[in-house]
Amino acid sequence: MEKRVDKNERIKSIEKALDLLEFLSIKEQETGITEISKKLNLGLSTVHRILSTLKSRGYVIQNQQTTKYRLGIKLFELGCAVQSTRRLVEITKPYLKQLSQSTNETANLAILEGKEVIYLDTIESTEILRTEIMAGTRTPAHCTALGKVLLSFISNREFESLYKSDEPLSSLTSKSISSLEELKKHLKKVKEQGYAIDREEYKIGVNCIGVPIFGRNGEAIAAISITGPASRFTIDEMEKVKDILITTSEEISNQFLD
Amino acid sequence: MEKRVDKNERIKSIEKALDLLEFLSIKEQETGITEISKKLNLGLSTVHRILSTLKSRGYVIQNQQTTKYRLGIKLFELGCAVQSTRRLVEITKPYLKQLSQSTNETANLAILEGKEVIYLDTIESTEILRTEIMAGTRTPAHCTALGKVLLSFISNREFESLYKSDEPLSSLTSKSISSLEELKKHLKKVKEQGYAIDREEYKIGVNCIGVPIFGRNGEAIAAISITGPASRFTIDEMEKVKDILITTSEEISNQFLD
DNA sequence: AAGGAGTTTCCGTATTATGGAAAAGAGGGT
DNA sequence: ACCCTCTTTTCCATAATACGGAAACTCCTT
Repeated sequence: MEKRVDKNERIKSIEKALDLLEFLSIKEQETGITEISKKLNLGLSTVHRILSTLKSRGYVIQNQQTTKYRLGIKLFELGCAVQSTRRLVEITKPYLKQLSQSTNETANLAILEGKEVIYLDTIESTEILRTEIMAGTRTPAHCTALGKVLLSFISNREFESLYKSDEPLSSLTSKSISSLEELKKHLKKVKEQGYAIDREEYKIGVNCIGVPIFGRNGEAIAAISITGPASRFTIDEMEKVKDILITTSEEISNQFLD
Repeated sequence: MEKRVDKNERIKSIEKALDLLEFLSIKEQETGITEISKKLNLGLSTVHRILSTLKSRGYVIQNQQTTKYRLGIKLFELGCAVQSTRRLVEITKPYLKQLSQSTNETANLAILEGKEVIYLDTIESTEILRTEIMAGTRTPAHCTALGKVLLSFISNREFESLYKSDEPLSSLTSKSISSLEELKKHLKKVKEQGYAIDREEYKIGVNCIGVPIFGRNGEAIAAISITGPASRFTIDEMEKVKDILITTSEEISNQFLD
C-alpha cells in the first residue's frame, strides 16, 4: 500500500540539507562545520555550502562571534503554518482552556505518528506543581494515555505493521507496559471504554487520562488528555474527570463533520 | 557588514525545495504538481522529485485521494525545536500567563525580523470578546506596539538600512503611521518612555501596549505586549497596565543575564 | 610571533539534477 | 463502456552543478 519512494527519485542534496536541519534540531547547542561534517560524513565544503544556502533563507543562523550555526526563525514560521496542525489547534484550543480551567490541571492535544505521539498544544495548569510538555515533543505511544487511546483505534493490520514482535517495547518507567501481549490486551480494553489512563507509565509522579477525537469518517485523528501530578491527580480524580473529557471530545469531534 | 552569501555558494536544488515549502506554506489548500510547476517555473518532473524527497521525510504529505500535497508534521516538529524561540518562550510564558490573568486580556511575545514582527507566543484572554493572534504570524513592525518598541531600540544605521526612503509604509488602517518622518519622531518618543502604544493602527477595534525585553548586552531581543478590544482596553486601561508591564519586562530581562 | 583549530574559497571532475516526452492513472461526459 | 482530457508518474540523454581536496584565510592560544 504505502509504496516507499524510489531511492533514485529523491534529490540527494535536499536529503543532506534535511539531515543537517534535523541534526541541528537535536543538538542543543550551536554547532560548527567541522563537527557536522564528521557526524554526517560530508565534506567540509559541502556542509559549508548547504549551510550557506539555508542561512541565506533564514533556516539557520550563524553566530557572528563563534561562526557556529543553529536553527533559524524561518523554520518556526513554517512550522506554525502547517495547516493540518493549525486547524486542529485552532478548533481544540478553547476546549483545552476550559478543561484546564475546570480541572486545574494541564490539558493536551496530540496526534499519532508511527509508534510515537506528537504533542501539538498544551494549556498548562496554573498550579505551582504542574506537568509541562512542550508542543512538538515526541514520546513513545505505548506509555502515554494519548498514545494508547490513539493506538487502540487504528486497524489491526496497521498495528501489526507498526509493532513487529521482535522489537521490544521501550520502558520509560517501571510501570510502563513492556510486552506486546500486554499492550494488545490493554488496548482492547481502552477501545471498549473509550478512554485511556496512564498511571506513571510515562514518568513517575505523573498521571494522565486521554480520549480520542474523531474525524469525518470515524477514525481517531487526534486525542486530548489531562495530566497532573500523581499526588494530586489521583485515579479517583481521573475517574471524576472522565465524563467531562468524553463530552468535550464529542463536542470537538462534531466540529470536524463539516 | 552583513555580507550576502555569494550566489554560486548556494545549492540550487535546496533553494528550490525551500521555495516549494514556502509556497505550500502560504497556500491554504492542498496543491497539485502542475500548479506548483507553473507558479515556481520548474519542470513537472523536478517538482515531482522534490516533493518525493520531502514526502519521504515527512515534510510534505500527499493526500491519497486527491494526490495533492500539503505541509507535513515534520516541519511543525522542527519549528518547535528552534532553540532561540524555545528559550524565549519557556522563560516568558509564566509571565505572559500572569499578565493575561491579571489584566484579563491577551498577552503576546514577539521578535523583530527585518521590518516585520513575528509572534512567538500568546496567552489569550478568557473573555468572549478578545483579540487572537496565532504564533508564527508576521505583521509589519511599524503598525504594532511590539514592532514599534523593537524598532525604537535598533541603531540608527540599522533603521536606515531597513527603511529606504523610497519605499512607502504600508497602512493597515487609517490610523497607521504612514510617513517615515512621522515614524522616526514617534520611535524617538517610544524609546524615551520605554513603551509603545498602538491605538487601532494594526486593526480597527484593537489596542495594544508593548515593552521591550533586553538581552545580556542591553539590546532589545524581544518584546511583550497586552492586546485587547479598543472598546474595553481603552487608553486609560493601557496606562494602568503600563507599570505592571514594565516591571514584568524587567523581571524577564533579568533572566537573560546568566 | 608562531602554531593550531577552525572556517571559507577555489577548482577540475564526476556525479546528478534537469526538462522533455512518453506512460500511467483518474475522473467526467456522452 | 468508451473516449477524451487533465494530472501525475516514470524514463532517458544531456547539460549542469554538487562534490571533495587543498589552499587561503581568520581568530585564538601559547
